[in-house]
Amino acid sequence: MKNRTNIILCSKKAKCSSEIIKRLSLYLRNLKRLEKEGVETISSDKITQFLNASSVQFRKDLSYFGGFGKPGVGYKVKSLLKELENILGVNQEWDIALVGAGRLGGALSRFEGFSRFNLRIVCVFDNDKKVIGKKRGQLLIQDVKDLVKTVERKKIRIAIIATPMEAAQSVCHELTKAGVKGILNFSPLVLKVPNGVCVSNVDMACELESLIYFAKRKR
Amino acid sequence: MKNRTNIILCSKKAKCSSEIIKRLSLYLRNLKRLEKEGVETISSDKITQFLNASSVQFRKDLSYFGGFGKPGVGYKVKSLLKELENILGVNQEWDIALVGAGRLGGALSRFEGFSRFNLRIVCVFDNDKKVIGKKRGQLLIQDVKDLVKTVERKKIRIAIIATPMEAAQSVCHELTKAGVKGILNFSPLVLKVPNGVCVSNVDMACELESLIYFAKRKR
DNA sequence: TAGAGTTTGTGAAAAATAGAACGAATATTA
DNA sequence: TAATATTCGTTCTATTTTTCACAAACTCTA
Repeated sequence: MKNRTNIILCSKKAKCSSEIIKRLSLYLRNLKRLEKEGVETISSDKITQFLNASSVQFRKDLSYFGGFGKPGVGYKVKSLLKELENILGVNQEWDIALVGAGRLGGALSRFEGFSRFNLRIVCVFDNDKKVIGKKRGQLLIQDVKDLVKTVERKKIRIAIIATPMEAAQSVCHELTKAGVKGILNFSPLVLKVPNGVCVSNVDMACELESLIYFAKRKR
Repeated sequence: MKNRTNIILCSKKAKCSSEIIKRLSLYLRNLKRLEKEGVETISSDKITQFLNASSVQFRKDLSYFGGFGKPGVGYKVKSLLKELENILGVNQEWDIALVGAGRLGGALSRFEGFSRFNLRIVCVFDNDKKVIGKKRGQLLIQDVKDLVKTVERKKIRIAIIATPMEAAQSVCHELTKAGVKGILNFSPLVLKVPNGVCVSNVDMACELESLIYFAKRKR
């Protein structure tokens, strides 16, 4: 379930997991908030106060990429923010392709939250003749047959798969063929991808059903 | 990041984590598919072939709740399916509360996927005077001030937080005060909850940003 | 019924992840 | 300047999770 395969080289140590990267993203968001509030310096203790991560974890996560803090002082909010943006690569805009304009896809394409993180859904695909050609927000829903062509032309590297389980693998294949390097997979299927492609799985059904389980047995 | 706090008693062993429960949900979905296809018996090897879990993990996960398989044979699809439905509690209807009627909240309340899991959004809350009193689908958007009262009265155990980050923790506090035991959290904040409450985080921005990181350095 | 071939369930080992402890670096105060 | 208080970065330790390995249970065939 957990993605133990996404192990890559960092600057100092041998490898770092995708869990660390996700936490970096979380830290980044909090730094942005702090910057807005005018905070200039922050300690690992303070910044993790509202996160579930410990201050040790924070320092350790950062240490994979270098020492950004000063003992006795903490971290400069602005410069750490820039460092994290660089590490994550979020200081540039990224275009995303969305495949699947069904219920979930619809919810996602209407969710403008992405733009806050420099992410922009620039095209939507489906295989259902009934929805192809219709508008989904600002975007025209395109035939999934044009996927490779469009994704190649727009040089899209990141895609979201929000199709039914059955279609997921073939869509995934098309996407990677077109040069996509990162896939956010909402289907419960485990996608087979060529080397160099990274898949992140979000399975809402699993999340919901696990909640039910816990809700059931507590009084 | 990972939820190590949600440890609960199982039938046989001392404790089992929420990761296990999520995998059970995954297994359940695949069993349903197999049942549809007319498959009567399945081995742990075969069922995990297309999942992100090993056959050992499958057997061990199940073993927390009992031995459902037969050596030399495998598992009866139909009966294991029933067992899992029972364990997870998905064979009954569950009412859920949605907090946050903004963009994401709006998309979620329109997302009919929930009903597939016997989940029904029965009330929507917001703190914005401009939307309170308006309709969101079939439901009237209520003032978040009435949250505790309503959730208590309706005996709601599961809630979705789709508020901005700033409001998430206080909403979470109110929800748990009112008796909610499971929270699906769409805000990037990691929520602090009392013992016995389970939080599932869906942070798409986080997932996407980690993808960017990996996509960035592959050519 | 005997023997070969599967497949389960689980204790033990390995790997991954998180947490504690502490020296070293910096700031502050008297 | 010296003493004290912070806070980082890292090593060492503990915990959790996953994988390995194998006995026991079962089927099937002759």
